[in-house]
Amino acid sequence: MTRLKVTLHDVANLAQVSTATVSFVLNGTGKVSEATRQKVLAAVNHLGYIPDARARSLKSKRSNIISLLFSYSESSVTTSRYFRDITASVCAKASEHDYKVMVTLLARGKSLDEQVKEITHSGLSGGLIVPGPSPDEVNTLEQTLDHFPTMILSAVPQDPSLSYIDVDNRSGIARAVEHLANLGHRSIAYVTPIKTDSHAVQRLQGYREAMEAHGLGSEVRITEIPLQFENDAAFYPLLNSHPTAIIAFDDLRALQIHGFLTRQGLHVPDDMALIGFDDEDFGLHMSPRLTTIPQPFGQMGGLAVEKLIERVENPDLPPFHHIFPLQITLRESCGLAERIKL
Amino acid sequence: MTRLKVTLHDVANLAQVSTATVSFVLNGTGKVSEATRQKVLAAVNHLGYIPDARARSLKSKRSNIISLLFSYSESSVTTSRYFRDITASVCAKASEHDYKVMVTLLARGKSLDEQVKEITHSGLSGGLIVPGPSPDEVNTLEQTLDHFPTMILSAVPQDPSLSYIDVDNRSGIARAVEHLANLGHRSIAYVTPIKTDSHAVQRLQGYREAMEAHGLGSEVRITEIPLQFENDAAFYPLLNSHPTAIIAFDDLRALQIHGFLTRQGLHVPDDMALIGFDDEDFGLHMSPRLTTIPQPFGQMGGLAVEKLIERVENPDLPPFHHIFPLQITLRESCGLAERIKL
DNA sequence: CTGTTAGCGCTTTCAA
DNA sequence: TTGAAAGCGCTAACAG
Repeated sequence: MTRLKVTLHDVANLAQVSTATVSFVLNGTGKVSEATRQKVLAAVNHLGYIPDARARSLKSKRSNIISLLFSYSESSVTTSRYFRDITASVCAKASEHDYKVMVTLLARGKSLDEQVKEITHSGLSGGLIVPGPSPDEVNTLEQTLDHFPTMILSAVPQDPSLSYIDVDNRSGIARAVEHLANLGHRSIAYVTPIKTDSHAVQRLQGYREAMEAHGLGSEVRITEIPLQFENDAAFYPLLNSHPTAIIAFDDLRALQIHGFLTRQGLHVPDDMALIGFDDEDFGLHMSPRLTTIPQPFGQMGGLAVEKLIERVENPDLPPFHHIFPLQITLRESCGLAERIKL
Repeated sequence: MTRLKVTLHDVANLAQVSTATVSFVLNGTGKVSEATRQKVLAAVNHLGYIPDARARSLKSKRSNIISLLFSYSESSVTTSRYFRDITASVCAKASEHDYKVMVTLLARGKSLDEQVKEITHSGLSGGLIVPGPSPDEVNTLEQTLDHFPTMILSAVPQDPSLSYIDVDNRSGIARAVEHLANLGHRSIAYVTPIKTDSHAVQRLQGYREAMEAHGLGSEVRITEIPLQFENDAAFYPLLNSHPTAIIAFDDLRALQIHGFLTRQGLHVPDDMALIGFDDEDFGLHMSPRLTTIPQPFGQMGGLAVEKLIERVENPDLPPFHHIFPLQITLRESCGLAERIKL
């Protein structure tokens, strides 16, 4: 085990200075002559010294660790893309600011407030990001956090003292309806899973509002399908409502619908325009490629980290709130090319 | 800021014992009478005491944090499923053992050995998991780790002193070829991306070997397609080799091929059997549902954590090596039902 | 500009 | 069975 700890003392000894001086050099605090600075840096370099993060944090009462806590109660969190993009962007942005990220998945055994208390009280983390909490969980957070720097993702808490970043799901669906209406569609159907989390509610609401806004209030067609595909039964009502375009709650649903349409001998986009939501990887590999509403997960994660770090380092900052509007990514499944030729 | 720290001292004071005794109770070390134990536990409970992880680790020279370091150089790491399943299973299993997980994405600015040194020397982490390193990166690890408890995932290092867990990609492809051969196929084509990472090489090799093994050595048909789809050009050679079945390097490629076949008026599985690799979520939502070779990412992550923790807590254990064999998940895209009727 | 020193909160000998 | 006390490695007054 050659891996013995190199400490501040070793560096101080080698550089012939006190530990304080080394600390000053390393942290840029205090005034140190350039000559000593170089001596210290040389020693640090020579010994390959890396400060002990625990001791540093313990003493300074600061922490450059952010906890990322997935409660996993909201289905959107379980989509591959959400978990990957949020986690990756949080880690990347944190690393830019020399912060580390601890990822916690709420274990079945542990309650959210236990988990949060551990994060806020164990001293390791200086900040917390909670992606996709349910309204209940947001309540728990409001009561448990006690001013601990926190950023909530993909949810809007009642308590305005909590910072949050969310997307405007309604605007996404609105863009889809708008685009289809502009292409001349009137019978625009919406397919939603049977569930009532806030995103599903918002998207459904966005659909209704957008249809109204385009004078298509009487054309509203909503089909509920189960989360787990079993057979085509759930899709027949959709077809029976005779839409010319379908907006799906998400890309996975769109893929299912595409399969169903194919089985029915219907071609996308000639017989039916199709639009998804989320911009999953596979949408680009479908035939035709899937028009969809991307969510800016990467931006959300990055912004969350930036704004959180600001608040870790300056707890007096006011809470940060941001809602990203959503845009549509046009591909072939909504029949853009064909319709435009008409 | 009501969030003032409750320390061991506070607990000791309230329980009318020394801090040592409280520590003994909390850690199960030392002998403490049941009466004192209860007194201490009551005080802990009353104050909502949560130990400071930094101080604890600093003093005890132990750490219950595992670092998960994604180098992101191997493409398999970038698939949604890999990142999500490995990360999630690592976090879940770690949490069972009361360990925390720090996730690091190798930043563009930082070299792997810098990053590794920081992880191994900052004292925060007691162990390290590295998913999907390239051969070069494995070399770097071999030289940098210096006995730091580490588990390598999805790669097999030369140095047998490193612990690793991988899958047998060749066995996966072999299962696919075997199954197709049993269904009566002889013209079984393989589609591979143009790249030479070890997984791609292994799968290609597995295809060749399995074809030989079934007396189909002369039927080998390999088509290379670019990672990024541009147009159908790359797929025509595939069709010109007149296969009756296609095995794709991964599910994304299979989805692309499915689209191409559809555009060519060919139906899966009647005109062409199709098998993917990785078991991405969308395979279940395709029509027909995609037969595929799942990788046991969840098991890999869980096993990695368990074996790593053993070695964190007992560094003298020998390195752990494990290769998971791969099985095929049969769905409709390989035409099982139809062929069996024949 | 630099050194001395007192802890951060905890674990763990050692003595009682 | 319990307590006193010595640090783990570091930062940040405070002196000089």
